[in-house]
Amino acid sequence: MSTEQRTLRADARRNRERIMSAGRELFARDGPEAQMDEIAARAGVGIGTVYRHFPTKEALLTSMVRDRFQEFGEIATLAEETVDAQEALETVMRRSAEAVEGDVGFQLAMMGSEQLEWEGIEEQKAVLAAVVTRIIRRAVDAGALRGDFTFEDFGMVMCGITSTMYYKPGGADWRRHLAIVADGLRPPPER
Amino acid sequence: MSTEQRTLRADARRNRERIMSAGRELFARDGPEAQMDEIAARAGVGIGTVYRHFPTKEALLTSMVRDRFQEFGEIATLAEETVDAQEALETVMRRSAEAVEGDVGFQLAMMGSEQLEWEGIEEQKAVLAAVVTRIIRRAVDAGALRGDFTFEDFGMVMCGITSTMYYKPGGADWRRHLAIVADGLRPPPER
DNA sequence: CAGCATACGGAGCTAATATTCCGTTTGTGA
DNA sequence: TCACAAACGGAATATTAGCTCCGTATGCTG
Repeated sequence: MSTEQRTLRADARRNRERIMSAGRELFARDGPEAQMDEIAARAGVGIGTVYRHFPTKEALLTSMVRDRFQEFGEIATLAEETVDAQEALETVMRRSAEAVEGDVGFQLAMMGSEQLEWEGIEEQKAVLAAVVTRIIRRAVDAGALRGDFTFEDFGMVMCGITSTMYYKPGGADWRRHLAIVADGLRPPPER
Repeated sequence: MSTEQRTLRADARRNRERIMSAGRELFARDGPEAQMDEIAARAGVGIGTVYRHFPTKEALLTSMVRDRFQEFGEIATLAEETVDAQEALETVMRRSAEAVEGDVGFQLAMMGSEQLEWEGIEEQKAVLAAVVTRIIRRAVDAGALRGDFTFEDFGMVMCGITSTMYYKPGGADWRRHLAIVADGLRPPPER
């Protein structure tokens, strides 16, 4: 809500970048358990410097999560251009999943995006919701998607697919999970 | 592996029960974050007593998780009696999900049953695997289930459904998730 | 290049929790 | 009822991780 980052000193700007970068790496590897000390060390700065830039650990995490959610919006926007609506939807799901592959932190952020109260993410989520909702409507109208499917359902199944990625039950492959779910999203034959 | 619980003193046996019971309650509410102090307090015993019965927190949690996995096996065994194989499978899924509803600790245990190394659970899981595998085979033979479905897939989709229960993305209902997945488990019409 | 506001570093403070230790209490067999 | 091993209670300890504080260093402006 504030853009008061007037003329940051050169070293400060450089360090901020390094901290974000180190944070991304360690958040990807360790999730929210990532430790501030280690982030500082990897960034090559002192802990005090990390706290100068981000008042709390949560602020640092939120800042990274926001970036990532924005990415989801961009993925969806790009996929919307696909002519076939069903294909567009599957592309959003697959690309989003691929985007968090190997990134434990964002897997958890994606699954728990409601539970944890990331602040300042609303805007990014709203964009995603708008685009995906349009794609869904188009696919339903084309008769390629079950008529009762909603954006909330989209979040729900993405959460499930991500859980396969994170927990790897039985070493399972998320692409298989996606395939099964995708089949379940077709309109029921006749009933 | 050891049955050296020869003649536990009466108060000790009573306390052990109380600790398990308090542990179940708090584990259900708080998950693995449940605190030993609080468990002791709720059980009406000192912390030392808890540690006399369970050498570590993990030992206490494992002991409870083992009980619960056994329950899954019993649910499956019961469901196997259902004549219609497809119905039997859906019953296992639904009943298992219901069994962990409102129990945060077991939701996490179920999703992370591979990741976390609960020791001494193998036996319970083997029973579950055997029963469910039989049900799956029967349903496939009846043409009611996609032919490539395996027990690993079962674990995978259960993990997904449980994630809806735990993370509640957009306030989603796990029964809806189950319904969608169940549709995806049907044999593909023609392809 | 001087002066100073900005920024840095990291030792140490604090809070939260699992776990230990040992003096006290109690069930039980003789 | 006695004696004592078994069990208990909970203060104290150990550890971990987020965060603060303040003395020091350094870009930037004039």
